Amino acid sequence: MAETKEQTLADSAYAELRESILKGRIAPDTLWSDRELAAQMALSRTPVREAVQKLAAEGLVEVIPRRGTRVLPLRSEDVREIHQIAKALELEAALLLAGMPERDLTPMTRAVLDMSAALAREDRDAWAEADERFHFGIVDGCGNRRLADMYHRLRGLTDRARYFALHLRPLPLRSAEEHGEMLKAIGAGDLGRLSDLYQTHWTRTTEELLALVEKHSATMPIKSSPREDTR
Amino acid sequence: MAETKEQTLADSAYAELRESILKGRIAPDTLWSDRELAAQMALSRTPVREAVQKLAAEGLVEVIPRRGTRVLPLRSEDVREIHQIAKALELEAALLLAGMPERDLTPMTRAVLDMSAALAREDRDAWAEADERFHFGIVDGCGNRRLADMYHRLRGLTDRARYFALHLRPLPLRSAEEHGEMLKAIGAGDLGRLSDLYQTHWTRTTEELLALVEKHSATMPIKSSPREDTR
DNA sequence: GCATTGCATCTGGAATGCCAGATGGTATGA
DNA sequence: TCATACCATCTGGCATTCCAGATGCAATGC
Repeated sequence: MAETKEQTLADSAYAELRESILKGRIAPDTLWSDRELAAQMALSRTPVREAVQKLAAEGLVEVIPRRGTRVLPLRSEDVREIHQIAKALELEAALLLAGMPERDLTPMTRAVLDMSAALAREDRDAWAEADERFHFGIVDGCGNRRLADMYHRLRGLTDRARYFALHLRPLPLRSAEEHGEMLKAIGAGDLGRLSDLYQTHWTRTTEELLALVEKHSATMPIKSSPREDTR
Repeated sequence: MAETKEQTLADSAYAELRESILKGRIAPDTLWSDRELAAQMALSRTPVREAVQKLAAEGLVEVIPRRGTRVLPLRSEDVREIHQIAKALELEAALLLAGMPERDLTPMTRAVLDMSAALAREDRDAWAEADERFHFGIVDGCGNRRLADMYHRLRGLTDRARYFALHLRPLPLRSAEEHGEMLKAIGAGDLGRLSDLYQTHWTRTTEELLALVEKHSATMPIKSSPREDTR
């Protein structure tokens, strides 16, 4: 997962900051200065600034010219937007996959099995891991690397919310069978059904997440709807 | 289009470089050093490096650690990938638009009319402008800003190819009516038809572009398929 | 003549210094 | 007491400097 292949300081600073934000270790709306961050990580401002710029491009933070850098809260509107895009991308990937002659569905099949097993022993972390593996398997296998990259990046943005929701939500019992059906539709090349399945699956997922967000917005690094200009 | 609102040097360097690349003024595979670029633009390396990093994140250039920065050629595989994603995003936007009660289709309607008029007088530039206006109208009007931003950025990547193809291709006579039908399907809320229309429209567009690319690859800032690692 | 070695030179990465603008607390005056 | 003006301080933007690694050419040895 973390190959150490001649990483620059900027790269590691980026990874470290990103991790901190996504795991919720840094509260949204906090203002930092790059000097502060640099001192904290024991390096100079240059690589830190580079990392921050990357995070800003991703939409995780906002650089305010002479004020500081602030972690953007994930608003419910953001979750909705991100899920809409992710759905469209993954559906496209699934359609491409369904049209491939020599496709390999074994990673996803295994993921579905693992999800069921995890559900049976109520292991939420294992379920989340398998769930992610399923979705990544689709986009990674569709033959469109750019699409896969965009999907991965998008998903990263909602990791915060998913991470916090994981232990608050009821066990996602239905999701296992839904994933199984998706896989079946891909195998059968049933594009219409695939489209329908994705529509319903992502709609439900979005609503579930938003419901939790709105209920626990105080303790989550996510805001339900405070008016933010953001730009 | 270009509001001068407290632009940093890095911003303008980014805009300038991007423009140069997309318009084909800078040949792909050329290696620059950031010092060179900085001297050319009469500023220091810092803002130039920032701009280059942004371009690298976009996929327009590649920074090779101790060699230089090179402009990536647009390969036919890239065109295919980008078009697949753009199609998925725009279709999603169109579906959202079709589902909106108080949608406003006048910009797209006007764009279709302008396209027809441009075709009648064989004004390719005007056609291209109206075509872009149509597609941007869809994604900008769907209510998902992130989706619109991603679409705009993606489209920028293929601007090079489209720009060069514009005067080489036959007049896109069929595209005007196709766009009209899309609009009609959005108005009627016919999601199935919309999906079909997008599929065929983008498939055709992709193939047309690729055919031109392969025929004129020598004179275009685009390569048909030289094996490039790219990463 | 050819392969090898070594060094000047060039590259991006990183550290640091300087600047202008914005902020916020404090001193000042009504 | 309150409003205002001011200034120390902090911020990100940018320039500059230093550094290590890679390159390619020239000198060297066979």
